[in-house]
Amino acid sequence: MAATKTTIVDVARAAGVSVGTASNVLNKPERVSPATRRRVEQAVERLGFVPNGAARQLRSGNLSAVGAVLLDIRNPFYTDVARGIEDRLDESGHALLVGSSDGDPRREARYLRLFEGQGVSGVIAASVDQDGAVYQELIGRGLNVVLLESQFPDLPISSVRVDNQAGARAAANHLMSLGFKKIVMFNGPHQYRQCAERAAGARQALTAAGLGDALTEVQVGQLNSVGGATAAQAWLAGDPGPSAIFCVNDLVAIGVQRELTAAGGYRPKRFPLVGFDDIDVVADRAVPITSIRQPTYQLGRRAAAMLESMNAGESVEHITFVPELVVRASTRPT
Amino acid sequence: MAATKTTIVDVARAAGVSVGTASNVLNKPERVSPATRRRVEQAVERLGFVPNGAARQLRSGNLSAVGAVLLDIRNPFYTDVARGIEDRLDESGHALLVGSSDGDPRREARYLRLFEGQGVSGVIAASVDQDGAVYQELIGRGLNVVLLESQFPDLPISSVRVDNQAGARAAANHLMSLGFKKIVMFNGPHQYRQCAERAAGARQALTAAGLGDALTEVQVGQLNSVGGATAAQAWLAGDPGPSAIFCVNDLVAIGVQRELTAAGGYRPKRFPLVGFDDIDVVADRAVPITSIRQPTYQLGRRAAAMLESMNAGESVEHITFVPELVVRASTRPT
DNA sequence: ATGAAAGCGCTAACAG
DNA sequence: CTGTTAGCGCTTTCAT
Repeated sequence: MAATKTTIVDVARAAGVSVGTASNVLNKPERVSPATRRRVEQAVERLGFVPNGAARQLRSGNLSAVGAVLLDIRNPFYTDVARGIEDRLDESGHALLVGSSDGDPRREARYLRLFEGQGVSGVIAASVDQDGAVYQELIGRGLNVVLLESQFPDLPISSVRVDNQAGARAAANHLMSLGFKKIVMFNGPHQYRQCAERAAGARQALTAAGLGDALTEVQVGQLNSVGGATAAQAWLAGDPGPSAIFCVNDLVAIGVQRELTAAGGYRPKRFPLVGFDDIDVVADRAVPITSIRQPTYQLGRRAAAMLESMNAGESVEHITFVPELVVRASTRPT
Repeated sequence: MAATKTTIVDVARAAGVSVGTASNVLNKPERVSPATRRRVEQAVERLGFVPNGAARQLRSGNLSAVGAVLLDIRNPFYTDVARGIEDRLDESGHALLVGSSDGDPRREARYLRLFEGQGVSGVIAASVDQDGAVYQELIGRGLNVVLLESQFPDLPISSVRVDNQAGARAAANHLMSLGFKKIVMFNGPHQYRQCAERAAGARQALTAAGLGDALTEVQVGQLNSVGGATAAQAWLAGDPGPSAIFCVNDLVAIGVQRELTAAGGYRPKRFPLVGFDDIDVVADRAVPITSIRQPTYQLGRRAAAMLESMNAGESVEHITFVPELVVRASTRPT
């Protein structure tokens, strides 16, 4: 049924030139005389020729696409990062392959493998892998990798990240400035680098203030609003008094706030609340949530940019952005 | 520097078998004796061999990935759809390539071309193309396509969508039930099918109620909260009285509500507000927004599932989901 | 400026 | 069950 695929051979024949020439008008038009070029272009147009990327790639070595493994594409934070990557890639004609690992190292590895096999020209990954063995292999095979929000100290892999500890310290200090001497942190498992680092940052601030170990962690299952709400519900059952709350990310913070509201009206004075990421929606809630702002979109752009410069032979580098506290009503006692 | 890529030839040699056999243990293990299989598998492991997808694809004809062109991956609606697609694809070992057209038909076409060239096994697209010429070509060349939220009546292309007119009618009827005889609709350009259809639906309801043409459209630039807020600001400058407001999507509704709130306190009684899509966050705002719920995730899953069944030779079909009104405080006068 | 020819790494016949 | 071989469609020397 379907028309046999038009190949460059058909185009060449239709234009009365050799395939080499046809290929040249596609890739190095300046080497072809205007007249022939025109003829070939018309043939391309008329036949609806679309070059077969696989063949091109097989011959020339790499795909004009990069792969990204993110934690959860439904989290606005990652969507924004993805958009930053995509926009930067777009400028150089690369496409983006995405996969969500959902925090599962095996899913992460599967995507990496798929991407590699597909011949992507590079990979950007928010890794949840423990030892980075997979990445060691990848770079061993010559693939360019940029780590996002993650890092393997002993591996020569460039990374783009935010200083989680600094952000968490800012959050904790802010909470202490409100007069609280203890902090409850809704946090995910410490296998996630962000979770571990943000907890560590909060601890540092507490310790520096001479408050020893005044950080209590409440485990959340999923790092989203449902996870936050569920954890908050259980926590509230223990009838805690007024508490300063720090959430590992804004989605969790939203869930916690939602639950607190449901349980009888949320008041900043009783439960000052700080999130992390500063995603759009937190600014715009009934009680807007104080958060730690990351240059999300830039994170993506820079990661993509680094990947490109690696192809140009740059050396390994680590970019760390410094996040910023954005104070809102959730920590302004009324 | 980097180790020369390991190919199947290396593996075959290391295992002391022919490439054909090596290929077979990768693709049709049952045809190989357990002993040889083992030897080959060990070689694969030891050498860190990752099959070159391009070569495989070139030879076997298609890539185990599908491409999706969406309007804007930052819109939670599309993220959810994407997740539905991804999850379904995942079940059959396919990956997902995404691109955001941003409503630009040329960007849309560029992505399609890229995907096709890459040899994807199918395409899912939320098209903003006017005549569908690109798609005609695509299917002419034998590529499987499923349209999302769009349709070209004269082209034999399967689609998955929601009945926008029905949804808009429900919204308008609901607004009228509150006693309003005119509706202000914050809408995007009618080139977007959703925009045109949702406006048409609202008009139908108004007309059916004998209210003639009581729909006023306020143009929004971008179909997101910034677009909504900006348009609302200009609109408010005209000092409109109490108005029933219908927004083409929830993001716009959020922006409008935000602006109304900023301009002196938003009151449902004065400005009853209905959005569309029922994205997560609308339920959870200071004044939760009434919306039209779409089976978002399912939309994606079904689209992906249809693509697979097309490969199995199914015929063209159109799936239309019926959306559902979800009433919240933004239309409950206080 | 153009053509001819050699593969890129793999799978799919086809032999044996 | 295993080996041999012929390409998939393209880019790239190398001639001309």
